[in-house]
Amino acid sequence: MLHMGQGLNNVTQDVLIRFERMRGREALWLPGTDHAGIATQNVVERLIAKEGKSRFDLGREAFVARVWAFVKQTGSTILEQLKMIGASCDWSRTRFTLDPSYSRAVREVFVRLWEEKLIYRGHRVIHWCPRCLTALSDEEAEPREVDGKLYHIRYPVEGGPTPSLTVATTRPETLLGDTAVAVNPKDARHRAYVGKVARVPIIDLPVPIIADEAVEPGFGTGFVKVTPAHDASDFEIGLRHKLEMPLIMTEDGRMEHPTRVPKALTELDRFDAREKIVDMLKERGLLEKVEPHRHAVRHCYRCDSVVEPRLSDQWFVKMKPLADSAVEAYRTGAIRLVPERWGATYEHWLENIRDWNISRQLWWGHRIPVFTCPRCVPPRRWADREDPKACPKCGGPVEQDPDVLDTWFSSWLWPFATLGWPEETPDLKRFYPGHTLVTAPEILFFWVARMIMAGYHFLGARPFATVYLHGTVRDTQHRKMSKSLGNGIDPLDVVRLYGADALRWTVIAGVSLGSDLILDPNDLETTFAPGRNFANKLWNIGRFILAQLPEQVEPLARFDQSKLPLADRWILTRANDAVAAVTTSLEQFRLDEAAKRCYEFVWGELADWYVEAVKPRLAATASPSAAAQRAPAASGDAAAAHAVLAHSFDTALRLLHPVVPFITEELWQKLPGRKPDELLATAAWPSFKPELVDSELDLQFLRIRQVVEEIRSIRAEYKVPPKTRLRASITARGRDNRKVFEAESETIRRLAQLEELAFDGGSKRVGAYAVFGDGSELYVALEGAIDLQQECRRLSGELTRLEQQLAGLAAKLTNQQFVARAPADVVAKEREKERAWRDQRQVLADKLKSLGCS
RNA sequence: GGGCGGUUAGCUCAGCUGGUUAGAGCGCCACGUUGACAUCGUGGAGGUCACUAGUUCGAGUCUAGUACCGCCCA
Repeated sequence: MLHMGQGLNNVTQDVLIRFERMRGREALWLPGTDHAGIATQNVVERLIAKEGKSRFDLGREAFVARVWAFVKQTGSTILEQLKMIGASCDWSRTRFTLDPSYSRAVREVFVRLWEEKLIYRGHRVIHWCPRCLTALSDEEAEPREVDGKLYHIRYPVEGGPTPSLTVATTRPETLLGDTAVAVNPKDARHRAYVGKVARVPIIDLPVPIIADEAVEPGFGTGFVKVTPAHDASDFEIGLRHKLEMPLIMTEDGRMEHPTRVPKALTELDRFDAREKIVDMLKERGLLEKVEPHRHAVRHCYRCDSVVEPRLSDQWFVKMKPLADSAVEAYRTGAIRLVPERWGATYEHWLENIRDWNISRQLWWGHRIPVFTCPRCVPPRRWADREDPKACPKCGGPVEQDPDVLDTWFSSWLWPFATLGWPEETPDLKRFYPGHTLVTAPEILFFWVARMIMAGYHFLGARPFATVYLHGTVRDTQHRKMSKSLGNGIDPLDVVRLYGADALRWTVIAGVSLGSDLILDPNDLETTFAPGRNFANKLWNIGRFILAQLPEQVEPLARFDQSKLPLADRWILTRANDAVAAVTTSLEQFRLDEAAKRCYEFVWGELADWYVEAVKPRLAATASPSAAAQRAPAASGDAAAAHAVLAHSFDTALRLLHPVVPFITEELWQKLPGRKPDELLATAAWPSFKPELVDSELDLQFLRIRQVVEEIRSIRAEYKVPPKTRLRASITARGRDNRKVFEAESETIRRLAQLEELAFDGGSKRVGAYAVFGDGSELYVALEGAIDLQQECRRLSGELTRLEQQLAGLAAKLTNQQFVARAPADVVAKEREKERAWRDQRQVLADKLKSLGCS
């Protein structure tokens, strides 16, 4: 089942791939899945447990067949779900890590590493999951802080300075496996004990008291028990002191040892045994005290069981030689991490890399291609690319290692094993190296760093140039969404409720570069409202525009753009500006910015202002007489409006397509002039035209908007009923040009519900006033409705605000330091601002006087 | 213990190279059934940018420290 984290990940990838595809890049997004060794085996084991069977009842072959059946049935689910959220993968190239060709790559890699002597058999304490019955790598055994206890246990001492010593441990049950007690050699307090003999409680076994640097004198009493087979650091001590290393538990975590585990404890689970041993210690008076103790305990990343450190033989990969090129790649910039800060984590991990335990005691996965011939003397062991029938040396029978490889040992080859490596396939030549990897930071070590290592080691080239690490999906309490916490969101629920585009929009707009995404699983309605609302708005404005456009729209290029009405020229510069902004944002992985700029363009500029401004011109074509009068290609008429509207909306749909592919595709195909097989998904990304930038034009239209907004605000202030039409007048001052207001006077009249808009008139009359721009003045006739007191209050409030701002500005500008040191353009900007505000203040003050406000 | 990140409106977050009248979405308040949209429109309220000190003509933005929250590593 797809979860929200994968949803975010795949939508992010999809936005980028669609963007690049539209830009004309050769884009391959190859989908697939890994075989999830532990997790899948667990699921199938649970299934057969319902039938009262274990995998051992079925036997290896039958069990693996059963897992295959399960995987074939469910394996495509995630891919189907990806399609539902709009992922535009190349579905013809879908890969699975257990595909025959992929398996060949895995085997080739294993044998090569074997030949290079980078794979070896290690005998050491590893992480063992007693529930999954397998070893785990360091990364798969996740440390978690838990509230445990620190038990202080007395061990009798023979011939020491005191009759007993006290060790501190969090795991008293392991004392049955103790083979020494250790102190730090520099610890003066305990020096006299070294060389003496302590007796392990309960089993009364004599063990040496030794000195070892690994002991932290500050921990507990400074004495530690040493259990070499059940603790990684004790194992090291054991090696140095040649201690015995008895295992005292079975693989599933129950106590067992012929001499060390007493009958009463045998077969007891390790945690039950802990309680029992604590009781026994109490009875014997050997438990000095128990303290609460918070410490990190490793848990299995698949089943959450407490991991048991356990001495065993496993296959390891020597990582240092592989890690060097991966660090180098980062330092030289061949690999770039976004956000950059992850670089430190990446480097630190690689610099301190530990060998990788790749064997898993499972049946589901790539079986380790190591063969032994027991007949040869000494027994022969080798790795093979083919399954040998007999020992190539003596012709005797061969045995294959029973274990399988860590799933990540196949995943780390993904960038090239999916393309047919080790064959020199055309795909491999064409698509390796890749360009961008999009993933979650949790997986930086598991997967990303290892893919980089594998890329350099086996192909001599980086697998990708940029790694974009997006954030984690969390609930409102900032907890990671997980099945066990039950705080997850099923992306398909969201798709069913609000549509895939609403889901995509919400997650893309809601998450800035590398930041976490907070969603509320208890309130999908509110959580996905932004996407739902926007998708709805886009659909509605689209329907309206499509309904307005005739079957034939003249190309925009036919019109002399400099002669178009202000509103037309304005929306064209806004579209152009959006192209630049969205393109830049996407290039920088700032997907939220890209989405928000589109939103502003479609909703805040196109729908709210341009469409409103252009409505009468569109309506003109509805009446045949108007259509008949229409002079083709004449600026200002319906044809121009259609061309501008079609172009602007077309641009909006292209820019939005990566984020909301469904709605945009649907609408775009209905735009006039589309050929039947044209797809927005493969349409060209719009290009920015620097020559179209016109900030003066933007300012001119801004003034129109401000006038409308001022009038609406005044209407609300004086509670003018919506249907009442008012009269107003504008007096343009300074750089504000009267012609600009006149040109769009019809727009102002309609959007502000005026019956009349005059210029340079009425400024001495009673009514409501507003000042804006360079001191330009707006008068709204409200004769009877106006309350002079209220108007005075309103205007003097405005004046006070202006004066405060002006005072701040004046202080700045009279500061010689500022004028001397700030960049000239900053000073000029501030001066210009001061001038405009002064003009506004003057007009306001005069107004107050003329209205007779005291 | 080491490293990294966060703290800006009731909530979720922008604010990128110091100069904006500190923004958005959601929520909230008021008004609104005008043929695209009530999943909407119009207007509005709401912030001593966690705290302290410093650098600077100027700090939400840079530096140091403090507090709280989170993540990673040991």
